[in-house]
Amino acid sequence: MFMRYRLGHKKEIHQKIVKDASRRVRSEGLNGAAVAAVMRDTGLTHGGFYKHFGSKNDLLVESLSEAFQQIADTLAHAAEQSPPGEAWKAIVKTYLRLEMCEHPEDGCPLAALSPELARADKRMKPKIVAELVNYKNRMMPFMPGRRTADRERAFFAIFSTMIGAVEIARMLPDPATREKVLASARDFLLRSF
Amino acid sequence: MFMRYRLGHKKEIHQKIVKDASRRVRSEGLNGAAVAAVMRDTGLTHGGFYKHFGSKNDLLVESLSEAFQQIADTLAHAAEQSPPGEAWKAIVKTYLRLEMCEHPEDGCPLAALSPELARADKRMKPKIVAELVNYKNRMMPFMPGRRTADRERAFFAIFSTMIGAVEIARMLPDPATREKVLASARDFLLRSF
DNA sequence: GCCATAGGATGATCAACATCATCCTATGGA
DNA sequence: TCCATAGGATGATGTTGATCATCCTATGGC
Repeated sequence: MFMRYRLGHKKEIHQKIVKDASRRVRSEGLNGAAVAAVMRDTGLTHGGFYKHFGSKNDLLVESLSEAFQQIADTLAHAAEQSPPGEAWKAIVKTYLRLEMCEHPEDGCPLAALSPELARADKRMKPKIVAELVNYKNRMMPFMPGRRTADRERAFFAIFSTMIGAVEIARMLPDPATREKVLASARDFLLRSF
Repeated sequence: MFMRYRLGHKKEIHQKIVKDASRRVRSEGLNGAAVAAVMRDTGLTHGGFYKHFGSKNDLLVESLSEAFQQIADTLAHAAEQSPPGEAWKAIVKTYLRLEMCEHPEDGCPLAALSPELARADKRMKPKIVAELVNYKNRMMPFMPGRRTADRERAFFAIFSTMIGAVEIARMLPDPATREKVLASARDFLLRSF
């Protein structure tokens, strides 16, 4: 069999496109990830795109999945550094760092895209919901509360607050004000459970 | 002086376009409010648009202002029905009603658009921030806490939670699940201040 | 060194939009 | 009744972006 590139090369490129799209989608929004722009990020031209993806939607779905996995990893890692009862606090502190707020491209897709995801195409909706459920399931073990139902309520309350806080902060022009919003949410959450 | 229409007619149309755009922007997102679509909502065709607005951006700014004013009115009204110390509770209950969650076009522009607003054009940014500040100032008197700084922290914490909860709920496909998210946030807030 | 081909580049097509020039018409005042 | 005109309609233009057909070329195996 003939092959111009070594085995796995195509998969690597595919993954690089997904990663670049994942960052772009978070920093620029769902329609910020134009095919040509993403391909340029990757160092290619727009034409080759359909050698890697069946449609732009496929890329979108994959890039969202990538984003969810990334912060879930980050947060789980932080949680695992802490004693079991304190894991949720590590998550709150990590999520609400000014650094994370300043870099949506590395942050949580929910804080960057929730309303757009809520309005997403019927096609994408089930995949998005699946990602969200998976995210929740990965965070649940770290949430405070004895019974599962308690931890689920805690997940919704804590993540609602964190997402809203980051979004409000990101609308504000000055880092000091942004930090004030993040601190309000942090203090509120840390003294409420 | 000649005039084909009675005085004030143009202003009425202008306002109707703004109101239609305001609903469309909240339900479909910032680029959901295409000029032709908004004009169709209003019962006109796209061509006349520039007789009413200098640019699409002008419409966007006005429609956001309209949206902020609308929920601020709704929430202030609810707050004023309650005894002073309880006003913030009325706001929480009003904001987190399933009804409001199901109808983004009548809801809070922050819950519908925050991330898009954060990424908005430099041109619009100052106006958006001004609207946000004004919104906060209108809500501040109802917030719990003795000192101004306390009420400001309460505003950030409460609105962060409410915005995030509505956004998460709106991503979910089933009303019962949505209500569970809203209830989690409601219970959390009502027992936390 | 040769060549078949996978991966990528170029350029075309089609659709959605914003913007604007131009045309049309119903109406308020004489 | 008549007409000047404000408000609205039609249609053109330019741009951006998705998708795809076609062409190009560097390379791994011989």
